[in-house]
Amino acid sequence: MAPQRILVVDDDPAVLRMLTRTLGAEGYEVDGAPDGGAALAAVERRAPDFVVLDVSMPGLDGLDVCRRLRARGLSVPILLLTARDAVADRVAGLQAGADDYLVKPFAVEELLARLTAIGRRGRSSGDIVSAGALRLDTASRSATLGQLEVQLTERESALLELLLRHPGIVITRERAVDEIWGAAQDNVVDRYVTNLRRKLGEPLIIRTVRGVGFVLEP
Amino acid sequence: MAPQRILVVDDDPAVLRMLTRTLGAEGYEVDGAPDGGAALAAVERRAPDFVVLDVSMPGLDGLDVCRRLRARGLSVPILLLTARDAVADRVAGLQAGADDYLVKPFAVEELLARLTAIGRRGRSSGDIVSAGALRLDTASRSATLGQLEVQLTERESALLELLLRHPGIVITRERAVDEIWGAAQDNVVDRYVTNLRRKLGEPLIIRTVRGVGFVLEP
DNA sequence: CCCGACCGTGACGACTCTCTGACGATCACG
DNA sequence: CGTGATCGTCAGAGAGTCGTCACGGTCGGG
Repeated sequence: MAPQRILVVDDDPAVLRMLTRTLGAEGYEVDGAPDGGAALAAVERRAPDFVVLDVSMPGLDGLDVCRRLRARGLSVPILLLTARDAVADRVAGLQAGADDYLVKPFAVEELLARLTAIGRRGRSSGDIVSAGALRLDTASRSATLGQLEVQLTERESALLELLLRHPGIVITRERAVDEIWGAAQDNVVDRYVTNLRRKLGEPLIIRTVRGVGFVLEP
Repeated sequence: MAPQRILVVDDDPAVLRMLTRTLGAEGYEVDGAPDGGAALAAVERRAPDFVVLDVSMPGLDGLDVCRRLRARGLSVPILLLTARDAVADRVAGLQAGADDYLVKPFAVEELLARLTAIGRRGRSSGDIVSAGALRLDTASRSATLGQLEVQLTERESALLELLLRHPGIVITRERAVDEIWGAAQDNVVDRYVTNLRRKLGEPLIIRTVRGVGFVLEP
């Protein structure tokens, strides 16, 4: 499978460097951002599979970033790092839309364990991904669009899931091939976009971005 | 009608939050409790119409809570959530006085279905499982489908029960073999799915999920 | 308005996975 | 011991899915 992409956000360069190196060694593809503004931009641009987010930062803090991401409808799993071990913080974090939190200082193993945990939770209880009238059950590979229920094949389901998990964000052919096919000509993506458009009909809007890829219109 | 009141007990805040939100959206009036002690207190204070109870919790676990409630003469319907799908657990749960059980992870639809089911029938043996027009009596191994009554063999009955208890959820061959056969090649499952489809005919929809397993369509 | 680049889709052969008839082993029962 | 039901396995036919190709249509820059 293609490596999971992860965005690490921390204003302390030493921490950022350490996390980048450690997670990289674990096989993640890591981006870093030094503050909240950069984090928001990086999520848009790179569409990561996870965000690891320091709570206390100058400017936009972790909670702000969290809220803004959720406000944009992005459901990427977020792990908060907090230096304060207050219940209030934890509650605030979860209310802001984070999936889990971790108190600094922490052992690297613990971070890794949390990441796989929220990754799994996202996949198993969040087996159902949805946007607007469209719901996709990735386990049974069936999509429901209003009344209509449609069975999808494995690849169709995977591609639709990828689009659904990043609504409004352009998915390049390269990335789709990486994550779903591993290796193939990139016009397979066109092939399967066609399949989805045909099976799901008019209401599903997968817009073509010429020369780049495809976006699911929210 | 006044809204049904429901008490959800789980030590995982994420699960608790998710269930509270989901059930709330379905029109239930939801209370939450993070552990067994709080659960007992909440039942006394709020007199809920249902209790949804996680089995594994620190301190008083779900089975303990179950037994204590029954010991106090409270007959509120209890739905157990268990992470383990062992027959032993199920038996222990039902003996402790639960009305039904649900294996994590589960689809929200399934939870809702169970709630209305146990609400309708009150406390009962749990020997009769049903979905739609299909009823299965696991004791006599006879399935009733509308008018038609069919005798099933032991394995057929076990497989149908497994599917019926998880409608809409994909049962992998591996899981079915684990729970029913213990050890066998996993195409036995295919064999018995064929048998069920033939005996029960058209109205029973067991859909194949290619490369994965089978789902009972609700 | 023209042209080249890019996109959309029918067709196809290769491949994988599923379905089901047949069979021998095992068991319960008289 | 004979009989009939049920069991698990096998293997071949059949159905579904895959990735690629090729060609016509569409788009946008100049």
